[in-house]
Amino acid sequence: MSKFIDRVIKIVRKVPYGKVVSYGQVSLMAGVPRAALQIGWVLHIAGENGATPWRRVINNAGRISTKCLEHTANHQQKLLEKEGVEVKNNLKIDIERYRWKPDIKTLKKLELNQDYIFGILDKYGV
DNA sequence: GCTATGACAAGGA
DNA sequence: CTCCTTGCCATAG
Repeated sequence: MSKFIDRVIKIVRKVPYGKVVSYGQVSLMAGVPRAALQIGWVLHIAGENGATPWRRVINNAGRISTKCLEHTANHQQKLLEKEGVEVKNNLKIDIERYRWKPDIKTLKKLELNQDYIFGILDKYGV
C-alpha cells in the first residue's frame, strides 16, 4: 500500500453522509494537487471493500464520470439520491451545494504544512 | 527506468 | 452549457 493510496482512502472516509467532493479536491488534500486522475484508480480498489464511500466522489464539473462496469454511474446516482443528494438529468449534481468543505482542524491531521493547508482552505474552505 | 493508461481539471471553441 | 485539447502524475507492464 503506497502512502498515496492510504491517504486517499482515509480522506474519502472522512466525507460526511450526504456530502460530495471532487477528485481534484481529494488529490489536493492527499498532498498531490494534480493527481485527480489517480483518485479514480484508488477508488476502484477501495470500492472492493465497501467500507469506502466512493459514491461521494465526483468530478469538479458536478458530474458522475465512472466507466467501471461493476460500479456504474447509474448505480452511483441511486446511492447518492438515497443519501439525499439531488442528481439531475445526465448525472449532473449541484456540487457547490453538496460539497464537503473541510475545516482547518481536519486538515491539520493530514501531515501537511501550514501554507499548503491555507491553500486548500482558500479554494474549498468554509 | 521508460512507455502507456486513465472513475480528472482547466481553459478555449 | 457542451465538446475538445492539453497538462499531470501514480501505477502497471
